[in-house]
Amino acid sequence: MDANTSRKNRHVTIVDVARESGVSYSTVSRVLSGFEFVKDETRQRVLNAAQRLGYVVNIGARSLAGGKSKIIGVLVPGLDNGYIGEIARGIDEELSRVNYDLMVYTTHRHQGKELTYARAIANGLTDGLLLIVPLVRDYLQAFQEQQFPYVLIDQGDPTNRSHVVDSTNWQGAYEATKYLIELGHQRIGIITGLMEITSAGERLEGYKSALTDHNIAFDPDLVAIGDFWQPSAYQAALDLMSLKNPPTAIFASNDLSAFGAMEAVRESGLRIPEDVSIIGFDDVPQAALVHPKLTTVRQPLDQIGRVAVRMLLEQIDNPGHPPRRVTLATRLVVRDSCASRP
Amino acid sequence: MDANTSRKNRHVTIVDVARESGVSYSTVSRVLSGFEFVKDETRQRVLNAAQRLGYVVNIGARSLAGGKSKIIGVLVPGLDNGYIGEIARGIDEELSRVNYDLMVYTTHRHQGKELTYARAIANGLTDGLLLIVPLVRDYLQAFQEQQFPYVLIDQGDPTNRSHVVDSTNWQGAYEATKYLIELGHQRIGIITGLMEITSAGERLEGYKSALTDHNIAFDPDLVAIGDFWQPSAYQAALDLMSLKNPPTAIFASNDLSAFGAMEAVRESGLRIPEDVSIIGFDDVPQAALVHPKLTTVRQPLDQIGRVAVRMLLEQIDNPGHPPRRVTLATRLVVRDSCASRP
DNA sequence: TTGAAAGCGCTAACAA
DNA sequence: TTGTTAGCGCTTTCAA
Repeated sequence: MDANTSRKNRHVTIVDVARESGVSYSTVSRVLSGFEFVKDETRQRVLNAAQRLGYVVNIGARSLAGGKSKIIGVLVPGLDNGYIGEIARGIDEELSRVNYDLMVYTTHRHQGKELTYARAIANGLTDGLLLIVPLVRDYLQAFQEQQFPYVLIDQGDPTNRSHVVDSTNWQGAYEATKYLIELGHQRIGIITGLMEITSAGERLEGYKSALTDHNIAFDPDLVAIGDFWQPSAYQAALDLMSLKNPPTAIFASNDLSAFGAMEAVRESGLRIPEDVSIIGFDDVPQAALVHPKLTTVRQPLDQIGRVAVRMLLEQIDNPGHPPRRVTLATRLVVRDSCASRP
Repeated sequence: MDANTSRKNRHVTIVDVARESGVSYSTVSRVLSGFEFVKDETRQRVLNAAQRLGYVVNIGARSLAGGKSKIIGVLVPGLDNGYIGEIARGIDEELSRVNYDLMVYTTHRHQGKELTYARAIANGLTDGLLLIVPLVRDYLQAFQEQQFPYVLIDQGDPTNRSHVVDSTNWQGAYEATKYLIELGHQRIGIITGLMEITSAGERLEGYKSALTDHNIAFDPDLVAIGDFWQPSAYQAALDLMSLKNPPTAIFASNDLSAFGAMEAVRESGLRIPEDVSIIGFDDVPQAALVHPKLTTVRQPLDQIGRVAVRMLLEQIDNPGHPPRRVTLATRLVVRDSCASRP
């Protein structure tokens, strides 16, 4: 930092690089944005100068001028849970392979916020958007009309006009329920997820089908509405356990809910799995840490993130790509939270 | 979306708002950026028009033109761990109170990346930077010269020229060790954190001081180097347990390390806490979920995040603010992973 | 209190 | 293969 660079709050721009390397600044732009038809020697000269000067592109200017910002946005409910963390890891890994940066918008499940963000994000700064279990989907039509690239993660689009990545929710729930049935359980409760999210419905359906296929009558009393968060699941489980004829097993629609259910069951003075079996969905890192270790349906969370990124980049590179839906396989992970019917 | 707005990929700009409200676009800019001296009626007219048109500011353009982007950047090693998640929650909550957005840069502890990011971030897009346990700190001087606002989280600055938020690392480690000593332990091992991070050193020192103050000779053999991650802690604990005279208690420099140690101890065929006591640091959400529940030193992680944001905004609003260091109190949380000496 | 106009740094035609 | 130039949308003097 000599006297020259420390003068005022200015940055090194392509103009500086141009001067330093003795070419026009549009040539610099070309080199820096990877344009092919530049003489090798020129390219080298520019690159060296940029290096020497510590040039860094100004993303705002680039995207203003119509270039790619190399930033993608992620709309998430919040950062403080293992589910998002794992997906984020996948996103992040894939993104860093292609030199993209990440803008995170946390909605805290606030609908107005989601909408505002969706608009703001689509307006300039980001090249595309990853929407993790969004609630509102009204803005999708606008995205489609603008050909703005986006991918839905773990949330369906009723109109089938969106690229979406999810996993076999119905199937996973079916297997979880079947597993409990095979352990001899007949009264199996379910704590649903937030019903605005398609996966919650799919899991509920999988549960129902498994019961039906095994000649167990579906009992609406055994359905407790949750929202994918621990506190409501805690309450839901409490409700379930206070039934005149309580369940001997509970299928929680995600692991966080399973943790809430475990708490509630224990507070009811019952043991897991001896008195009540509990099974979750997701297989977040904590699932293997709780006691007893949670039996759950594994979603390949990081892979979901990775696939979503790939689908997004595909759209960015090739606008107007027809919508695809990729559904990854879930798999039952048996640990210690389920046992044969007492 | 009528024919008008759906024509091409264009956005609503201040020019549109100006036309709609019948004023010049500089007036619109004034209203939108909260300039005081605008006739109330004009302001209202502009606001209505903006509302009606669904105007959203283009951040790239704004920051290019010299305004604030209302984006702050966070440099983190990774997203997939409870420690970061909790801090992020605090950051996020505080930020949304003031309508700032968040750009996340994950370095994966890759030094080159950290440096590149730091430069790029400081170059335009963000109004300030939060650095969570950064490794490299060479770029800080440049930030200082440019008066670019930043706050270090859980990492010190030897030159004392940075704003930093951390917690009482020395003290926390001291108390943890003292607690183990009071349980009767004499051979207490420590798994350190990544020594490039100041908190790791401070915790090691706290541990040493507690030993000395209680007349226990410090034994270098009982110091196993870790890096704040579970795998290396697992190995470190294995090393510790294979000593000719192994420790009866282990102080892990963070919870993740404690989890690794638990694994190792169990694989050595020993029980926790009956045979070996383990204590952690941080109190991440998982700490209460593992079995046995982890006794640990609680850092107010979300508060650290919140305070850091406030310090950053302070600098943004008031450049040249003299560096402050805020150290928040830790507190011992006794759970089930420690017991009296066997 | 408002308008006109000069850039901010960059990309992408268009020329040469 | 390279240079010239017209904006992108916005903030901020400077005038009125």
